[in-house]
Amino acid sequence: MLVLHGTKTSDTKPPSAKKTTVYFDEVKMNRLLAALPDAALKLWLPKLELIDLPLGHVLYESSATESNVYFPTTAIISLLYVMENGDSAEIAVVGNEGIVGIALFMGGNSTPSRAVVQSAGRGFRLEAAIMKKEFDRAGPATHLLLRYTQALITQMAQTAVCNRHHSLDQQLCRWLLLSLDRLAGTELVMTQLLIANMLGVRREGVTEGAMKLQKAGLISYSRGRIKVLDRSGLEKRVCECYAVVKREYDRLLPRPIVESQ
Amino acid sequence: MLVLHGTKTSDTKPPSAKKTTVYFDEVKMNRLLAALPDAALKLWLPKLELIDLPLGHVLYESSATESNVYFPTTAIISLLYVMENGDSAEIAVVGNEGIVGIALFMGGNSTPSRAVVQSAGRGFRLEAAIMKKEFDRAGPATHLLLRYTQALITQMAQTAVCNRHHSLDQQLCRWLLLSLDRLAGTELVMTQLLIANMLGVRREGVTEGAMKLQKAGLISYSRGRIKVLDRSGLEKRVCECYAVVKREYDRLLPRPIVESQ
DNA sequence: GTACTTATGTGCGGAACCGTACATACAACT
DNA sequence: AGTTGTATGTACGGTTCCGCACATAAGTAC
Repeated sequence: MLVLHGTKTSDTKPPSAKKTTVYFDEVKMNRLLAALPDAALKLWLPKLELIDLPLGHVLYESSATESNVYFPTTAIISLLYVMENGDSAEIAVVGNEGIVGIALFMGGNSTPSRAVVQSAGRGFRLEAAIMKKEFDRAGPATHLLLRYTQALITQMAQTAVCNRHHSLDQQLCRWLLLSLDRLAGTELVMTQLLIANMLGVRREGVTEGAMKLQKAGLISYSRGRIKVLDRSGLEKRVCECYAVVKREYDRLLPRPIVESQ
Repeated sequence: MLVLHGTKTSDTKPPSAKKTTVYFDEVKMNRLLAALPDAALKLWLPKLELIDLPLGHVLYESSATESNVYFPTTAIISLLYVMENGDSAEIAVVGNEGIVGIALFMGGNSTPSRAVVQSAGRGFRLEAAIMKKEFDRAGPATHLLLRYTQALITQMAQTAVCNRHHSLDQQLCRWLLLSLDRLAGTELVMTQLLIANMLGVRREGVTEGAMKLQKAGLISYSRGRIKVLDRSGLEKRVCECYAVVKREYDRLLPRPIVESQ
């Protein structure tokens, strides 16, 4: 049985909210918010709360209704299913390209999965009612959110395929690259035990996989800090699943804001 | 390498269309169509083409844009991903509770997966443009389709989890029950090779799993015909994934039309 | 009835991963 | 410096599933 580190902290340490008016630049760091039509953004801006998202913090509990959605900026959120016996598996990962809480506009209000902060950072919290109002307008924001949802669907589907057919080593590469795509730098703060929980495998398996990558000079790590040294090396080892997902995200979503802006 | 039987026939044998006006009862056999508001149904009715869906027929090819959506009535459609090396895995299954072609209203127009007839039967074809027009109205039909999409998402997510953690035997039970839920009777026309392709496992593995179930008196089969003798017996052996998916479908979708109606 | 095709059954060596147990190493605190 | 807790490394037997090879059986075509 696997126990997720940090689950406990979620109850005791609610993320702190900050005033939002000064954070316009940070708003633009989330690609969905950045692509929002001006009219919608103007309505949302005063309601967007920038919050810290510490590692392990649980945003959504399985099958529980939440009244907020989240737009990560620097944090990465993992959607994972926890089984009756405690085993877990990651369904998808959400970073600054997306939104956590699609069930709140899809109409179901909850899902059987849990949303946990996989990589600490920040994000914006927004009342679901406000988001839903804009969504129901059937305008550009609606289409944006639906296209994002389709990209997310592809990620989930490809996770199913990858779980079926590919080796732990390949899945580890996929996981590293998906995380890397959602981070500013090349360093992940992430123990092998946490990675094992996400992938739904033994911790020892991750150790062995990570050692191979380290010996090949692609990564280096020590006690929960993983540095990616050779990204293209990872891309050579990864299964096709990574590229399939990436291609769909690129096809369906607005391009990220470039550095110079 | 696995090759899907029937893939060939899809090119050579387009399904035949029939006049629709006399098929009102059949329209009601699809739960989404049945739950459609009268106003929308009135618009769609003259455009719904009832077609035969023979085993193996390919409705959607991976990443290709199709201009129709499909509402199965007695057929079952399998959404599956075919890998570069020919291996395949089922992502989800769609029966009379759903629609094939969600990408056409989600905004992406295509997905990296293929839609294949897993169990021969009938269904309605509708031009995507007509469906899209109603969807964009942001009315009851929209909510219906979005809730269905969320149910489908749950099925995909649970498939990923099941692929990760559960035994071939359990997955076989899950697959049989999912199919059974979408069929009128208790007999599936389905070879073990086809099941293996759906589950993404060896054919021999399905043979062994099916033999166990037969010896336990839960099913009987011969040359592509599987009769389920003891449904509750299957439910005792299946993993939690089946119940999770079923619960979400029941929660999110309108109740099926009962026999007496 | 015979030949052919398709579906199912069986056996075997090997690979990947699991569960468990334990060893080592680094870091923080006292 | 020593203690403690957490992260990582190693080892080993067991299970599941794979790839392959081949046998049997049930339909189909001639």
